[in-house]
Amino acid sequence: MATPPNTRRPDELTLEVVELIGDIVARYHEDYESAAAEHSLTGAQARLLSLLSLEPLPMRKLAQKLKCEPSNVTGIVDRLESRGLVERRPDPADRRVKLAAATQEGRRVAKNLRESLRFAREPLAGLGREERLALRGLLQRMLRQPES
Amino acid sequence: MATPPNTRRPDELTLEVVELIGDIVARYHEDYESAAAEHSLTGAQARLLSLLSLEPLPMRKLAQKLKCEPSNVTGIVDRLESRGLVERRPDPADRRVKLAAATQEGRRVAKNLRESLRFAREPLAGLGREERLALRGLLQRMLRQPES
DNA sequence: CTGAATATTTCAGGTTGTCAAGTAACGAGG
DNA sequence: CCTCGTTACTTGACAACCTGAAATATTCAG
Repeated sequence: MATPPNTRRPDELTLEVVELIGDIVARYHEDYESAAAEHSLTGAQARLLSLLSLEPLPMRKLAQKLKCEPSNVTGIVDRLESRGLVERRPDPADRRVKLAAATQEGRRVAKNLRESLRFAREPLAGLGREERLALRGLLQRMLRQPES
Repeated sequence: MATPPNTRRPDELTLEVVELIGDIVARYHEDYESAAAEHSLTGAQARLLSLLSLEPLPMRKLAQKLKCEPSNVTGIVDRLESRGLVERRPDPADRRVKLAAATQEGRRVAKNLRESLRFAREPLAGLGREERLALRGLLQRMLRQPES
């Protein structure tokens, strides 16, 4: 390798990049929360609804994807259900399981939410196609690293 | 420009990159929260303590940096103060102002916290120096975009 | 059929967050 | 000097998020 990665202690450049990523994370979050707020959703509700807009999921699976306790999911689904964006269905294969599914209205809101995510356009607007390709490659390699 | 950035609707590549950034954000957050938890801190407490480990700040300024209401900062500082990690000092120049400052113990914890942030090493470990330089440049350009 | 395991909910308790109201101090104009 | 508007912070009420433990219903292995 040209430059053996120093795994002992992060060098100056690495720290700089980590800080930049922190800024990106902060910016992304701000954006996500305010997009959710525009639809009278909290961040957690928006994330859950986005997941369900793809496919119905059991509560347990939702908790795994959101990385929280199942008991927490109950409340979030309750609030979305009371607004008619989500519904609970029985799982025909296992009567213990309840499948949470987005309603038609829920899918509509999720779609609007996706489209109002400004982060999709603004920060990337300054990058040309080649740069986006390069960025994609770098990010993919970062994510390929071991999980925990 | 070689490839005029399409500002109307995001193309396939852009969407892909946005999704990758979402993954990075999720990964960063997980990492940050679990690093904070290792020190018996919540994410909000860890962020506030990190800010104060650099310099004392008035409550008002903290609220601005954390992008929340000042009344919220009161509680977070309260909890950190009750654990001896932060203290409130009067501002000699303005008696309305209270300066929150990390104690010596608070700075020690903040330093440990920084060092236990695995995200600093793992995801970047797979990238060589040139790639980190490229990534830094791309991220910097993304952040240079207009605020809101 | 029994008992361990799984899926979900409920409840208590803590943290984060908002908003409105209250207190203290600053600062400018009369 | 005094008053008035502004600023900094805190308090209280309330909602959402989150965890952990206990309760219920169902599944599944033996």
